[in-house]
Amino acid sequence: MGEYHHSIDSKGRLTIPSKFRLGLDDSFIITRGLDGCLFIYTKTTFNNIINKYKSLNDTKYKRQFMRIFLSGASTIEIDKMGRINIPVPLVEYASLIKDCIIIGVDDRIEIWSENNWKEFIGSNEDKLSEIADNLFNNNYE
Amino acid sequence: MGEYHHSIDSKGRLTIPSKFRLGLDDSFIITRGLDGCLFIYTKTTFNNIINKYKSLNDTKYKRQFMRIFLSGASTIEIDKMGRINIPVPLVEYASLIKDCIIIGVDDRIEIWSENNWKEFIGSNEDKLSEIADNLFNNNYE
DNA sequence: ATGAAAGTGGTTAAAAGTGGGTGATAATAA
DNA sequence: TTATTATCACCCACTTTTAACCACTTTCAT
Repeated sequence: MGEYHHSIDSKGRLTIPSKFRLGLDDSFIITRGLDGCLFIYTKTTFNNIINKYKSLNDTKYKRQFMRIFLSGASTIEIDKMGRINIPVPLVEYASLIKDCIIIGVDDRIEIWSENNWKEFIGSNEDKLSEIADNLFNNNYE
Repeated sequence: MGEYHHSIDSKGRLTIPSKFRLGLDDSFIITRGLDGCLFIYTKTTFNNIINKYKSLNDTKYKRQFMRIFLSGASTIEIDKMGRINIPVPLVEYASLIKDCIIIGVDDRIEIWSENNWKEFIGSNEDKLSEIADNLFNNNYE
């Protein structure tokens, strides 16, 4: 939990907030996330997700999903300075230029470009109570 | 796992990302894949797939699959620079000209032309969460 | 205010990727 | 057979990317 503002440098290096480093091993998984952000999972959590999908029947949907999900996933390690090197395709996917937002959500960490984050917050803030209502009514869109 | 952008040269040579080389023997199988890409499997994995399909009853489906899969299959080796030589018919099948995308998906590597990949991503990325929902609802097309 | 921890920026050496040349081998044509 | 061409493996040179250091600044807690 928590929201941190860090900056990614020209080489794609981004510092993971020290608070988050405690809960991570030295090696973990980064993937394309939803809504224009990136997800970071521990290997264990990631494997649980993958295994869930793998157990489904072979279909076109499964193949497409696995392709997108896995092509966007990489194992990364943290350096001595507490930074990770984000693969170029993911930097581009999430439009990371300089200012990034790093947040803890449930069992993952999310990385946002400042612009995408502002946009997301801006367009959803007003609807927060509405979203909460929908959630608790199991009234998913 | 992961997405890499490499280029195939005028001699049909394509560098396999070094991360993928670790998981491959010096000799493996390349074949026509689905959705306009090429698949690379280890020999072991390839044989497992073939055996699985051989054991099925003869259907139109099986015949088509076996035909596509086997007719395009070649054993290839990696050179000292980490490159493979892709057979001409497969280069043509996958429309490989210059810029290629190489992705790791489960137990295989996929090779895409940049155009085919962009098209695939462009038409499916937005649907990622929808696809995921469908998977879990067993609501296949 | 001060020391320690956290975060940022740059340098450098090694690794990975690209493009081209050469010479052996095989295939084709005269 | 001999000459011509094509193919492929191998080698070398160059560029780009990655990874490992190091130094500096900022933040935070006491």
